[in-house]
Amino acid sequence: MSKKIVLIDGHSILNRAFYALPALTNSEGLYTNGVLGFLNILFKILDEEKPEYLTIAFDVHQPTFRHEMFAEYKGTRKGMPEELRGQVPLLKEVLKAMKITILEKGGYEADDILGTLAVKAEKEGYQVSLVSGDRDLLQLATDKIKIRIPKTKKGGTEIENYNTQDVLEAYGVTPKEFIDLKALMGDTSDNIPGVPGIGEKTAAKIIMAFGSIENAYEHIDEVTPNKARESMINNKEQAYLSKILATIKTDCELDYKLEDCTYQDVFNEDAYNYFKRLELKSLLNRFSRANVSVTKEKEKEGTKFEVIEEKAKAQDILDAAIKASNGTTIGFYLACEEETAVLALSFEEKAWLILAQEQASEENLSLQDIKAGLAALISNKKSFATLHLKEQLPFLPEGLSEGIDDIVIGAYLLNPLQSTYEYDDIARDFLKITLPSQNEILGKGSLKEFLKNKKEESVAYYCNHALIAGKAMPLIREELKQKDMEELYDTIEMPLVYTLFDMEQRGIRVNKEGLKEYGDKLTVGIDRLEKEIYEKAGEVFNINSPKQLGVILFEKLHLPNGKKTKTGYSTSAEVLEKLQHDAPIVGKILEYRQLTKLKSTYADGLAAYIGEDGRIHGKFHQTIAATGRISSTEPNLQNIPIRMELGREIRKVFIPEEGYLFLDADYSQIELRVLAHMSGDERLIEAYKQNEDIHRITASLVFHTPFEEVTSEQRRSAKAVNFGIVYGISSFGLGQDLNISRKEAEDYINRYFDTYPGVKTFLDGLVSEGKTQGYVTTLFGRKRPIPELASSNFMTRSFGERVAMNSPIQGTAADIIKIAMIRVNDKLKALKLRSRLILQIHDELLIETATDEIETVRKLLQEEMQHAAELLVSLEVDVNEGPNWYEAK
DNA sequence: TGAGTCACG
DNA sequence: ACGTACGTGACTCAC
Repeated sequence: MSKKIVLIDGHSILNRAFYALPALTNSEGLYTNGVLGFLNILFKILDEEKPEYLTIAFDVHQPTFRHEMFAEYKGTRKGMPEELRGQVPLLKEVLKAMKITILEKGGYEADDILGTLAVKAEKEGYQVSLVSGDRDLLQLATDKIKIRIPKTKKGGTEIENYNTQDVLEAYGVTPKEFIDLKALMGDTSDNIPGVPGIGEKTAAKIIMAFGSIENAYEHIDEVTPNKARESMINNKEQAYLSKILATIKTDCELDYKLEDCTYQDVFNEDAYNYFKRLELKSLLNRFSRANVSVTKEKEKEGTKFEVIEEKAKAQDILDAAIKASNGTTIGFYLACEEETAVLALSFEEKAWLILAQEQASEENLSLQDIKAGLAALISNKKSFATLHLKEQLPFLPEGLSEGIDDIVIGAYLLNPLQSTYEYDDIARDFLKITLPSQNEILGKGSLKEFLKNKKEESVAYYCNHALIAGKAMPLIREELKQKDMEELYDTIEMPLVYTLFDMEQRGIRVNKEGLKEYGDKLTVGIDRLEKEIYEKAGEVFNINSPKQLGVILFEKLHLPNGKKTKTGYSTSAEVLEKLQHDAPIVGKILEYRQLTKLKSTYADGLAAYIGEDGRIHGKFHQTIAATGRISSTEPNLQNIPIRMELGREIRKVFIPEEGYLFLDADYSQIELRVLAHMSGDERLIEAYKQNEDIHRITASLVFHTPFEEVTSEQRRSAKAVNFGIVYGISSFGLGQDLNISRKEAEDYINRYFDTYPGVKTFLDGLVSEGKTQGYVTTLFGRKRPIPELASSNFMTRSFGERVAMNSPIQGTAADIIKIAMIRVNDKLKALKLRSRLILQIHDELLIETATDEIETVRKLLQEEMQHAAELLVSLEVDVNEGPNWYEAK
């Protein structure tokens, strides 16, 4: 077996990767998509080939040899976008960290270096793999030199491989002839002029016939077609020049030895830290835990972690914490799993892990001891910081609502775009420390298991939580202050933690039998539809598979195919609705879809979450949505059907406890009212003051029609425009929604802006603000960064512009209802009412109300929601009551 | 695991 | 010319 060497064209692969992947930045704002794509391709090749030797060649940004010789052809190489430019040095650094040899030499292009090395390696008996995104290299293919061209296809990277025979088969010419082919046809991206009038087809014909440019000129009379022959005659010099330009050099003077291109220890600690910093999470699992131990990190930080199991010692630590100087932030993290409890405490650069034993004794601690200790500590009014406070509240002493900070909430406000805010994320972002993530520490094992064996890793894991919380909080608070978000944090987000906790604890009661019946009813319909569909289709297939369905509809039944989507036919409701009149099966399918959705997601889905108390305790998340909204999972209680009657019926199974009723309060068009306020547009504000149907008023103004004469069609259009404005209007999107042409949609938008000029000024202002500052802001100071606005890609940038218009509006509405939630919840509790807030659905609150408290609570809700913010237009709230959610809405 | 689809505001 | 509405989460299929 001969030795293998892999040679990679660095720029070309980076370039490919960059354009193949969507924009991706780490939390520092560094673009990383090119680097990630490059590494994916690199690893794929290393996995496949396991070569002994590896090197990556880069162009040096200087006039290159071939291009310098013919300066007149130098020039129009397309400027690299800024997002890519920065990734070149980044990639080189990463490769250096991985101890991979990089080759670059002033005066030579990467092509030439690669060509030289490939030929040299072949002579010395290596098997060569030459990896590039560029087909130019095909001229180097031989039986020993394989050209590999990665293609990013859906579902991963595929690599096309070319040896001599493959080139011949694909292009009909040998690799050597490929040079002549390219010289004849030219290549603008490489500044090869070629022969005018000769394209790919003609060039191929000529080279297949004559083998080379030289030979073609020797038999120039035989060259066909006539046009090509004449052009060749007239451009002879240019043709030969092109050939020189197209030829990759294989004789560069390089002082590199192939033997130097070995690589080893790619997955070392330096590389790990780089990957971690760039947040290339998907690649981290290639590092074995053995190489990157927790202990190393600990030593580096010089932090001592200590395990405490004795009462006396624990008391010492707690006492020391109380005595710590006033400016000290004490970090803590309390975790309980079944009978085991741990409290990690940290201050003054140290951290302790206090362990509660299952069998507490005179000397050992119980969970109660830990709780009591913590309560004493906290009542001493120092500043405390933790992570994921809401998840710890069940175990913390009751009634705390001041003095505890949650760095996760703070970090979210400072950058709401992250997907996670775990201790390692925050350590990286605020303390510049690289820590192993939970996943890396635990691997397959469970935390509990680790804890039982008092593994060093689990000690570090918990202690790091407390340590990071304590150390990061002062920095986070300082940054919040600087960015004018301290009030938002202290008066909205932190109090909301407790409100959401209350809601999760309470849950919502569900009629289990009712839900079962509802599901059974659906099943009957589904079975019936299934039969009908199979019958009309003439065969049994999986209706749930868009792929199989597409084949049936568009191939078997020959329905006019909506040609959309990448992977096949689109079978979305949007497409199917347009086909309803062509075949009865389509309507059945739509109905089937509706029923199966209700069955699987709601009837069956919700049933799985009903607890022993007959209630569903869903989770509310505060750090997910980039706009500041709350999100709901396990189950999602914010997307219970309402638009269609059949789906809406499911709300009948959401019921209050005996002796209670539901009160449901929702804001009327809160986003449009926020828009009226923020834009200050006088006519929009005036429109709201009339307290009439806003869509009708808008239609009346936009279409210059008296209010009473507005048609339902006009109103519908005006409503769609109103929505569109809030989403960040685009004529295409509006056209899609109203099923009208882009031109007509544009006309509507212009009329709208003529009607409400202040809105136009406001939205334009948001976009330019987003561009200059890099973020946009809500009325309450919440910020959303919009990196997309700096993109050179039209589509990405346009998206950024819509986000810039939408986020302050959606976000301000979110701020307002958060304020209302906190006040409603607090007030209900302060008045010692039994009624309780149980759900929030973006602009709606659901309260489980004691029947004798109905009127009190109704007023309270009205009052608190309406006055959560004082805007230039009033906030209107509709309140309804009922014995279940269906009736209350 | 990602794409497609669809439920909500 | 580009090819889309903003924000979420759950389920299913197919790789």
